[in-house]
Order: sequence, then structure tokens, then C-alpha cells
Amino acid sequence: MKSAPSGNETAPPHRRRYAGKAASTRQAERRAKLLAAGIRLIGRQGYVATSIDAVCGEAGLTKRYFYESFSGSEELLVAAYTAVVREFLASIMQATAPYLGDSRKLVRAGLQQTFGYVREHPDKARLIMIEAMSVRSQLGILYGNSYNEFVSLLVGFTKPFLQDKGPDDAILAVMARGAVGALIHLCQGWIATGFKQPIEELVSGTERIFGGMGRDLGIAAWVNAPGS
Amino acid sequence: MKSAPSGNETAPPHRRRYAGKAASTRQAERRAKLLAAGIRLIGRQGYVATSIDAVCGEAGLTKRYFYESFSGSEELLVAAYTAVVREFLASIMQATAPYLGDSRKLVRAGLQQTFGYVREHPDKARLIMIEAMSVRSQLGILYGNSYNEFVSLLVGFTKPFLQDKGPDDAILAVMARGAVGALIHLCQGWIATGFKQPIEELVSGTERIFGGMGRDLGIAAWVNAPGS
DNA sequence: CCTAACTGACACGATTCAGTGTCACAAGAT
DNA sequence: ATCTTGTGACACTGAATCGTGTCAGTTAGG
Repeated sequence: MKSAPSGNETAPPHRRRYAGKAASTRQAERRAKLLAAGIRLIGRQGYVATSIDAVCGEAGLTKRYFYESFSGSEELLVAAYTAVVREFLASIMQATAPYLGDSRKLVRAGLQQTFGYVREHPDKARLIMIEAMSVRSQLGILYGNSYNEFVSLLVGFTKPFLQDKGPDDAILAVMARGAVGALIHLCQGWIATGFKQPIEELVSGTERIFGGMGRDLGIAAWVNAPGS
Repeated sequence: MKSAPSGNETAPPHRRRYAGKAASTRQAERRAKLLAAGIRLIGRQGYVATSIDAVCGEAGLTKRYFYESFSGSEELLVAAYTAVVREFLASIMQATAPYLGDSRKLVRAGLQQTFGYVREHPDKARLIMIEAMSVRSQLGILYGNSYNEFVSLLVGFTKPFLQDKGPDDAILAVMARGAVGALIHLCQGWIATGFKQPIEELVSGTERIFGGMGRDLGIAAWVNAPGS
């Protein structure tokens, strides 16, 4: 296509290769650099303290390329949030894959991976659990469906174990959102206190919360066995 | 020194009455006005969008008096957070006072008051549940001891019902913090979606979470009775 | 009534940052 | 070779807002 130097080539003016890469490739790389820089800086210093100039500096690019990929700092924050959440979810799904049939092991593996990821990637965890609150214009991304991705994941995990007489879907959704809130809140506190508390305490505590809910829902693995 | 009516009078120069009120009274009233204005504006527009000038305008005062009472906007935020949390806690304690002996009624009354307060005072709820996250310098106020006031309240409610063989204090603390996190998270989502969801669904869902935890902890009222 | 504390309105640097523009140089295209 | 596009460094404008300063007018108190 590019050999057609003119004529019916679409609107964009001649975009040519540079440094051996296509224009779209170069742009994608720049965007990725900016995104990574944004994740680092926002996760480290917070959203409000992170200027666009700083992000560009960290990425080794200039403002021109920032506005090539993002309309403003908030769009960067949303993109960063989305990317990190995707990675986080993927790591949880991978860690729990072997245990989809055993609710107790499933819960424990999921919790361990959750806290483990947070400790391994404190910047990213801060970004999605604390700084993402700063998004005000696009309320939906966090508030309207607050952490819906995690809630859906949790409901998906739970459904297969539910007996016929489960609760209302609305009630189940509230419980799942509450569970996610418990997790996030504990992670927030853990991050802020420098991961002093041993991970095992956190996992055990949340395991009991989840176990209590499981028993309330009539899930076999918890109905007949006591707490811990 | 002036008419030194008292040579050894301490440093502050002659503070006299004005508008029929003592200097300290006037200052306290100004501070209260600023605090109320701050709560309104921060709760409504968010912390970052609230300038000191705006707070002064809302309070009907000028910047000079702002800096008389607060060193900067973050100090105002901390003061506002503290004041609102105190009010919130007091309302919960009042609503639950009649039920301190009945764990099920206690939980339900506490939850109803929690969500009820949030709906009645959306600005204040937003302030303490969302905007308070913006405090970065004084991490302790929110992060280090994240909502410790509520956690303590919850533990205090729970302790009297615990059988001898309760869990570790550390584990109990994790569970309590998780429960508080669940509540806060649900409130955040509820605020952001304009209180569309019926309060009864929220209360029922959280009641089951708390009930599950109660059963896990061996609290009699839940051990022998099924979920809902 | 007359001085000094008190008050309110507003002006003023100083700073930070967003968003845009300019210009010289590098690297493909022809 | 040279023209066009891509790139990087940086200047520049404009807005917001912080923290301080000034100054005229008002109220108590001697």
C-alpha cells in the first residue's frame, strides 16, 4: 500500500517509516512508554502530584507526544487504571485456575495472590486502589461500577458452588461488593503501613470473612466445617 | 508596652472585646464558620477543586482569618474529617445504644444508621469516605490507622459476645477492618450512584456479611440460626 | 473624643502548570 | 541532492491560586 505514494491513499498525509518502524508502531511504543511512566509516577507520588511534564520526562519524551496519545492527565490515569486492573485480574485468574473446583482452596489461592500482587507491585496497587479515586469526570470507571471487574470475578467464582436456594441476585451482588471492599480496604491499610503486617494474618482474616459468607450462602465446604 | 495594665501580661497584645464577644469567642466562631464551609465545599466538589478563597467566600470571611485558624488547606481537610467522623460515630452509638445486649438487633440498628446517615448527609459522607483519601502528608490520619475509630467501635461491639475461644486479636482486627472496608466501599458506590439502590438491600446484604462473621466467631445468636 | 485593636476588601508577587508554538536537526523518500 | 516528514528541545502565554501586604473604615475603652 505504501508504494502508492499518492492519489487514493486515505486522508492522513504520507506517514512513512522511521528508525525501521512503521508510524503506528512508533506511536504505540510512545504510548506504552508514557503509560508505564504514568503508572510509575502516579503510583509513587500520587495523581495530583504528578504533572504532565514529569510523566514526559520519565518517559523520555516531550509533551507533544503526550497529547498525541492522551487528551489530558485524567485520560492517562484512566488508561493506567485499566491496564493495571487487567494485569491484576489476569494474575488472579492464573493463580486460581487449578482450584476452580474446590471452594476452600480457591479462596485461599485467590487471597494469597491478591495480597501477594499488592506487595510485589506496591506502585500499581496504590494506583488502582487509592489514586484511581481521583477520577472525577468519568465517575463510572470507579464509582458507578465500583470495581465491577472484581465483583464479577467473585460472583463468577461463587456461582458454581451455590445451592439451589441462594439469595436474591441483588443481595448476592451486595455481598460480593462488600467482600471486594473488605479486600481493598485491607490492602490500602497494608500499603500505607509499609507491609508491616505479615501476609498470613491478612489472608487468614479475610479467609474467615469469606468463609463466613460461604457458610451463610450454604456452600457445602463451609456449612459442615467450623471456622479455622 | 502600652498601658501595661499588667506588666507581666504574656506576649499577646491587648485583646479586647468586639461585638460584645471576647476575642477567643470571635475566633472560635470564625473557625467554626470556616470548618462548616469547608465541609460543605469539599463534600460537594471534592478536595482538589476547593480553593482556600472559595472556602473563605462560602464562610463569609477573608483569607486572613483562614490562616488564623489553619495553616493550609490540608489542615482544614483533616479538621473537617475529624469533626465529621466524630459526629458520625456519635450518631451510630446513639442509634445502637438500646441494643447493646442483642447482637442481631445491634448489627441491624448499626447498619441502618450507617447507611441512613450517609443518605441524609451525602456531603459529609463523601468527605470522610472519599475525599479524606487526599490527605497525603499526614498519612496516619487515614491510612496508618485506616478508619481506626470505626474498627475500634466494631471490636468494642463484638467483644462482649465472644465466646472464650475467640481468634487471635490480630485476626479479629483484620476481620473488623475488613468489615469496615466492606461498609465503606458499599457506601462509596451508593453515594456515587445517587442512592438509587434501596437501602434495605444494602442493609440486608451487609447484615449477612456480618452474620457470617458472627457465626464464624461462634457468637450464639448466629451459630444456631440460619442466614436470613 | 481619640487612640489602638479589630475588621473587610483587595492588591501584589511568586509559583506552578497546562497547552501551544517555534525552530533546528535527523532520517526517509524521490 | 534535496524535499518532506519525524523528532526533540525549549520558549511562551494564560490561568489558577497560594500566602502576604496594605489601607481605609469601625468599634471598644480610657
